[in-house]
Amino acid sequence: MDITESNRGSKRDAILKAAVEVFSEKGYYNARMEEIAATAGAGKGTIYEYFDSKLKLFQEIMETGWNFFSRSTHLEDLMQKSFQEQIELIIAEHMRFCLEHKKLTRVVFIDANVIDEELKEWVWSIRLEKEQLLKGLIEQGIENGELRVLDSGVASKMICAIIPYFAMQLVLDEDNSNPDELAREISRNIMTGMGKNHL
Amino acid sequence: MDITESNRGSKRDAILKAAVEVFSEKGYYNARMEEIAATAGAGKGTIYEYFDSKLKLFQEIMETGWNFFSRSTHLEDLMQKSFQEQIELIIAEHMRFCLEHKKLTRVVFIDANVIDEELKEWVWSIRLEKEQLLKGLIEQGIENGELRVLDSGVASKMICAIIPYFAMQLVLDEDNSNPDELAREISRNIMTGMGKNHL
Amino acid sequence: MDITESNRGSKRDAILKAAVEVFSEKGYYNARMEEIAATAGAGKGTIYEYFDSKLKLFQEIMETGWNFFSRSTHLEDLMQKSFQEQIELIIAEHMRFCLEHKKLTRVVFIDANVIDEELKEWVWSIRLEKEQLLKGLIEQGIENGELRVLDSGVASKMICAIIPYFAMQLVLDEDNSNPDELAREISRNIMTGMGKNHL
Amino acid sequence: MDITESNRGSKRDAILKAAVEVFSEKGYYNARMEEIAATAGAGKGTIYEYFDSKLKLFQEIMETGWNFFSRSTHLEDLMQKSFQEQIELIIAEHMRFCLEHKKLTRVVFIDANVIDEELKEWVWSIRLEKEQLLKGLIEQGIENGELRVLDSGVASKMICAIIPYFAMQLVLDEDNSNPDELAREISRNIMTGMGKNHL
DNA sequence: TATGAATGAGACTTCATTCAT
DNA sequence: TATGAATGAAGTCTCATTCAT
Repeated sequence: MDITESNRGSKRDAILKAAVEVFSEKGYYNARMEEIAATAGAGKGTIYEYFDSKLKLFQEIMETGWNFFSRSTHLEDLMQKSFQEQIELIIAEHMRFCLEHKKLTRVVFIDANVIDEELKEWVWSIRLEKEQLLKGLIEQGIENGELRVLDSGVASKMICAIIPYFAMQLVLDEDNSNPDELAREISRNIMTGMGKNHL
Repeated sequence: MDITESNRGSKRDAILKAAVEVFSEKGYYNARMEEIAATAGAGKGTIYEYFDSKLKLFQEIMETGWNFFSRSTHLEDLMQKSFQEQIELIIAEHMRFCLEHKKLTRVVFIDANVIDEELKEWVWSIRLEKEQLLKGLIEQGIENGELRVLDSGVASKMICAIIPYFAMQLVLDEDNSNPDELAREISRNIMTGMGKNHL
Repeated sequence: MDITESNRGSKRDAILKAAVEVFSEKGYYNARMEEIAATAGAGKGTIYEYFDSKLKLFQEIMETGWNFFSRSTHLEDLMQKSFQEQIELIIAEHMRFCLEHKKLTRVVFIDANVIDEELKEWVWSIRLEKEQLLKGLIEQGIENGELRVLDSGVASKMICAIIPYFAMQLVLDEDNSNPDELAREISRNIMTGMGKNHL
Repeated sequence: MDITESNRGSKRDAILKAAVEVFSEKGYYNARMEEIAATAGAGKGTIYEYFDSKLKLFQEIMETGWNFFSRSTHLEDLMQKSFQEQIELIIAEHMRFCLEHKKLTRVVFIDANVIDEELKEWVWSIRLEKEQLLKGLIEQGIENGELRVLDSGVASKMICAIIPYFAMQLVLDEDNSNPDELAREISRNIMTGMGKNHL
């Protein structure tokens, strides 16, 4: 009746927000559509005006989430920098972004593998994409002479493994390091290695 | 009296095996007790002779699995070796073990976070234990002068992130590298770093 | 908008009515939720919109029933009367009420003891309440000089035993006496005793 | 193997005893065959060597119980006595008997109505028998001139209502009166009535 | 005779989804 | 567009009973 909440799509957004809230709290299977509706201040039926099913709602969140994460790394900023700077930037921005969107992060990273086949494959494809991006940067670094000659596939996977691991710990409050310092320490380890005296 | 395969506990084992099968295929929530029973060649009720509930059955698998994984790293073998050898051994053994128990690996690593609070905390405690073990090895390496002075907490987490990531890829047939070569490449990257010419 | 029978709570009432029907026919343990639902013209799940569980549904019927029975005895009407009139009125009203609600009576009196501990204690407390009420009336009668001096506890229990026994027989069609005549005969026996010539 | 427990039917008796124990504690529907077996110190399967089913086992207990109760009233002792003495004796013996067999009493009186149709009818027939017996005694008393002229059907039912009510209270420890005094008080009320000054 | 591992019918309950309003 | 009462498929779990030993 009011004109206040008649923003286009406001209800849809409220539902998405509520879904992130509930999914992150309960996980996909323990999340109840009714609770999402209640959290969104909507009726149970209303969700189905905007989303075909629970799974579709979840998928939309996942996709939105991954796009967010992707966009959080501003590729254009990377071009001019050294590999170490690139990697540090990617890590730091990822950490910061996850901290700003803790709940979304939990949903995206915890439930990603557990749902259905379709979703699982899609998640893997995204993961592969990330690996490819990093692989490209690494190969560029090797060409530049900044990196030594190594297996870029293995190297990119190592980095792809490390980033979400620390992100999860930050998000789950298991680790309250400063993201920037963390990113510096990690990228230093990646570049320099842990060993002493190699020449 | 016979020497048939009706040894004591054979049914229980069959159920556990079937459960690993089904859980790894479908995930915890999509696994149906009836399918587990059928896979085990048992009746629905038989499962409940040995396990109180679906969750308890799952927990037993998880614990068995983690214990397997833990025992797969033979600490006594590590003592006499250099850090690089230690880390390479840990990684290689972990990879080999996961490959030998692909389905169990999937269950343990994929569904670990999705179940109930109790289980989640237990999984985190195991994870922490692993980090502590590695942290200890790293600090020992620093004292030895084999490793440079670095934040052992961050370093151990990096390694703890890398190991299961590659294990999952091997297990999911996304990567069919040779585990030993993989372990060597990874441990070299960890020790030497990716960068060139640091002295 | 219509004046159909879809009044608020109509479904709930239908379920309660169906539950009385089925419980009285089959008893608590042999009553199946599905049959109650079908009898109510509702889906299986609908019952759970209104009642948490089978037991809760049963408890609600029991409580409603006992309250009915309690209210069936109009205490205000008793005050001005002699004890014999009081007792006759109580019995007669109880009988009439049970005959009007045969199925509810069966549920309340037959299944009362068989369910869970909580319910059992509650039923006993109601029973005790009845005994107390009658004990009060009896003691009043003794003070009035209408009754002889006797153990009011024993006397009240005797009456509390008699009432439901006859009620059950009426309700189960084992006895088709007229309730009012029955009440008169019973109360006469109670007052006068069965013996001859005591003075 | 031993000769000790090879008494004929000892196992059967143990099962019956255990069944009374468990039925009286849990009620028919909450009693588990497994618990009965365990209580009897027998295997689950052994029960079925002696009883066709849970229901049959229960029925046997009921019948045994009722026969006990019936035999507990020694009719031959009644013949020579006055009605008041007869009724007092019946009540007192019933009370004493119930107190001696508390568990059996609980089974017989609490669960009697709640099982299946067959059993229910049988129980009602027993009840009717009791009523007939008392009716006979009453009519004899009327003929003797010991009792006033009254509806012997109603009178016998009143007594049949009173006896088990007090028995239950004694057995459930709700009332710890002395059975003999209780019987005297009850029979006096029955004979003399509660009212004063009738001549 | 005695056993208890195995069974599976059947019960309760959940919850995503529909649809009349 | 928004709702929430109603639904019923589907899941977990129980427990009397069977049967090979």
